[in-house]
Amino acid sequence: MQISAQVPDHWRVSATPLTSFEQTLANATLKRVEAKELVFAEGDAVSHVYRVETGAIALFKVLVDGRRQIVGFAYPGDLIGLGAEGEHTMNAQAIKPTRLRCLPVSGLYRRVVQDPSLGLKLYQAVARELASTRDLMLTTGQRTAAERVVSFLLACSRRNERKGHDPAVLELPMTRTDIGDFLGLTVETVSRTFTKLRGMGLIDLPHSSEVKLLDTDALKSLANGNDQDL
Amino acid sequence: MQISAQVPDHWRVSATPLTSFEQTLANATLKRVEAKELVFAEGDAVSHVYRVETGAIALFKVLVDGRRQIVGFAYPGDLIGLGAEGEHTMNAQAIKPTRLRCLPVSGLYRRVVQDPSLGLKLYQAVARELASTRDLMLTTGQRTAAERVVSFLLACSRRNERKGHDPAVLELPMTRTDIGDFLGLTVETVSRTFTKLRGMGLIDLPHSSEVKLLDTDALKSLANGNDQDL
DNA sequence: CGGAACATTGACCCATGTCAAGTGTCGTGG
DNA sequence: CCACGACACTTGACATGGGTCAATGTTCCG
Repeated sequence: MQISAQVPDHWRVSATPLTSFEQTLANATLKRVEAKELVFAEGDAVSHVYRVETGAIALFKVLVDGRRQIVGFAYPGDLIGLGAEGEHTMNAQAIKPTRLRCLPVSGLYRRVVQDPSLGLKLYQAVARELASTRDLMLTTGQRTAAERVVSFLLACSRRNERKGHDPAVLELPMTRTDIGDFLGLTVETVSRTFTKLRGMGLIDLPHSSEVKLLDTDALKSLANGNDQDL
Repeated sequence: MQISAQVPDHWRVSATPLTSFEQTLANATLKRVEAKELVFAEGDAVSHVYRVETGAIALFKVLVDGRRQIVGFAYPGDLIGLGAEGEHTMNAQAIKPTRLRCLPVSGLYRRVVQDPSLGLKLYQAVARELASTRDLMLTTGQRTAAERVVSFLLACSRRNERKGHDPAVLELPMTRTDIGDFLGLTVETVSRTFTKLRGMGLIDLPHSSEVKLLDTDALKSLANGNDQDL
């Protein structure tokens, strides 16, 4: 479980300076994973919680016939693996070369007993994550293909803004298929929608993994509705 | 935010006998709401957390043009309103006459500071809720109409089983429109799917709000995939 | 340079949405 | 107790957004 692909910075555990939890994370062992490598899979025993240092991770569930739903992306600063008890309930796969800090869960639970405020932080973190997931449900359940893609782009833009990057220039580390599996669309529909948005002069596509937002206001009105935090 | 429309009983706060939290809930004031009445709305200040005593509640988000996504139903024993900080991020509406216990959030937070294990319980509760929501995302994002409806019925059946009721006889307190808004389908599609399932001899519909599961195995294979807890 | 993986584009089709009648069913008031 | 009105549900006819299948283009890495 990821702590927040799309959530304001102010509540993040990592935003709190130098709690013992923070120090533990900073000292935790570093792990490297290659693109496409799994960090953990559904059914695996939960041994660690991870914080993404560099790279990006896709979190997803699959049906027996292979249909896949990505439930979130984790970027540097995000925690993954929290929330599961005993066994992981989803898969975490790197979408580019990634470095992770590894925190054994046994230590985490020991720490929670000592420090009540950490329990509250974990609670708040998961609650935020839940809010994001519900926003995504509103998107995949009710919006049209174009609205979904635009909502996704605007959410990426907001993420950039929070991180102090240019909100008009997006670097998308995931493939079109990943975006489709996130939004409940096929690759082809995602691709066609990008092409259409470019044709309308709303975005530019210098490379397939780079999107420039040319008319944010028009995009916002296209996304329609309370598109909150994707 | 509801603590668990579709989650095993064993982890529920209410399953723990007589914590101080439990006692507080038992003494909390009782509130009655009529069918269709809102318990709280998106944007409202969070004043209380509620536990459903009788009846049923729908939790939903809406787009500006009225499209609605129900993100969960809360039944007796479930908590709603948890997780939000400051303002509610969704609407809670009774779908039948309902009684609720009201717990002021100020008291809740006071209690968490005193009792570290309560913080952990809240964390676990929200984490389970998150797992359910992600299962629902897998359903609305990837499954066909028939698979969605069958997944929904099987989830209701499991809920009955957990509560010690007949898992083959479902009482559905919500309308077809509600089911559609939950599964990302229209009323018509939900209705047609029920009719088709009856035609296949898989279910019976004595009343529109009562469903009998006649061939659970066939239904399970129809739902296809890890349909976990809806 | 060559090949694998990803992306785009086109043609076609079908599952589901939309629109429009009906048909219960329930609660209220006469 | 019945009649009426309001809703909910069902069903049919039709339209269409997005899925499927297939071909081609592009990028990048070995």
